[in-house]
Amino acid sequence: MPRASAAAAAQTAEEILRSAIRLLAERGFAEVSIDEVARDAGVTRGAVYHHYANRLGLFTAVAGALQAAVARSVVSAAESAGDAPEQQLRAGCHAFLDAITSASTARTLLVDAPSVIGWSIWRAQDAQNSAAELRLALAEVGVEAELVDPTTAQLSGAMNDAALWISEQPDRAAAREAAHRVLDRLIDAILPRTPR
Amino acid sequence: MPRASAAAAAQTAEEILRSAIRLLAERGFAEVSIDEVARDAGVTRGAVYHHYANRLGLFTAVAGALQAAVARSVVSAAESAGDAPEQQLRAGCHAFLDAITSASTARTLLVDAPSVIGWSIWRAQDAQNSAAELRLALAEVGVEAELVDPTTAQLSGAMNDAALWISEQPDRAAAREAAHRVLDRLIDAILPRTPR
DNA sequence: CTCCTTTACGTACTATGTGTATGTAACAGA
DNA sequence: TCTGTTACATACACATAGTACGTAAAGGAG
Repeated sequence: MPRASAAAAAQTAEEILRSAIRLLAERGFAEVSIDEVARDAGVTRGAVYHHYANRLGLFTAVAGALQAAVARSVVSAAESAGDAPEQQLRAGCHAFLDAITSASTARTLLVDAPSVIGWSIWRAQDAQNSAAELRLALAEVGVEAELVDPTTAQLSGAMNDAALWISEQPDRAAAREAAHRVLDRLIDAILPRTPR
Repeated sequence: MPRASAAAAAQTAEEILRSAIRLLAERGFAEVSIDEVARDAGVTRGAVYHHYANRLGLFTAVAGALQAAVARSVVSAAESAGDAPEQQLRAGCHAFLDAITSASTARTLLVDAPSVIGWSIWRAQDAQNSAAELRLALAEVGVEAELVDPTTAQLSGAMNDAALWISEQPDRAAAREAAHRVLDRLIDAILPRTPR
């Protein structure tokens, strides 16, 4: 096969990423070999190792791409939710749930990533994306300074497990409905003084 | 080496399990080979494969043992918390947090297990242990029937991430304090009608 | 007590998959 | 057009999981 131009090279890199995203979503990190990703993308392992440092590097790229997509959804939802911090918090949280359950990204981001990349590293990376938004929103809404971090962690954990739970329910729409209702209660609890 | 008696055999099986528990807690599933577990336990790989079906079988045994220990703590705390369902719920949740953060079991149970065993299988197994207690407690406390499952998932997720968060804080005692306070708020939100 | 089967390992081998070293042809700038 | 670099493919080395087989003692059955 003759060598590709710079543009073509970028495209093969992206095709490899696409294949990896799909295969990882279907069967998880442990069950997907580099050789299989390469075959699926129509290249050899050499091409994969040229574009990505190693198996972990490829996975990191996959996770990063998925995470960025989710973060974009969250941010855009929060922005179009008005100026009130509470509304932004709610909108962002619900958008997160919807984004991570609509595509089949939950398994990769919520199950594989912490294990493969390592929980603390993954969390640190997340803290520069959607978790940062959450942290900020919680602070703005009036959560006490010393409780902002544990609240971020717990609310984030609640949403993550909600997403995984939704993903395995037969009636996705109903499950999403119920999960959103529960999530709203948790947010109520976190807001300093909520009536109702 | 001469063949061991039945009692001795049970002991080597347990030593293998101990070694696996420690090594997995320290470095995670991906970084621990069967050979290393065998060496640490003072046997060969043959012994490991005799007592456990394969690598996944060994890990499953490890996870099951840790999970059972946590479940015992939760049940005993809930039982000695009096008769009021709400008190049992609170006691159980706080006991779960303490149990899973006191030993170094958080990583194995919360990060590796869902990935290695598979999230849905793991959840199903958990649903017969501590998650079952939680589900029951939530139902007794008056959570609406159709919200019991998503509430179980989200509260469980909140506690899991709280545990992982605590595990990486330098000041464990303070972190635990803060996490418990946040957790109490979430429980408040879940109880049908809470004043205060 | 004496077979005799089963247990509890150890050893040696196979298979799979990761990572690396190397080869090569074409792109892209000087 | 000449050359360095890029974009792969190929071939190889190495680790580790799993399997097949060997063996000696344990623990009943008679």
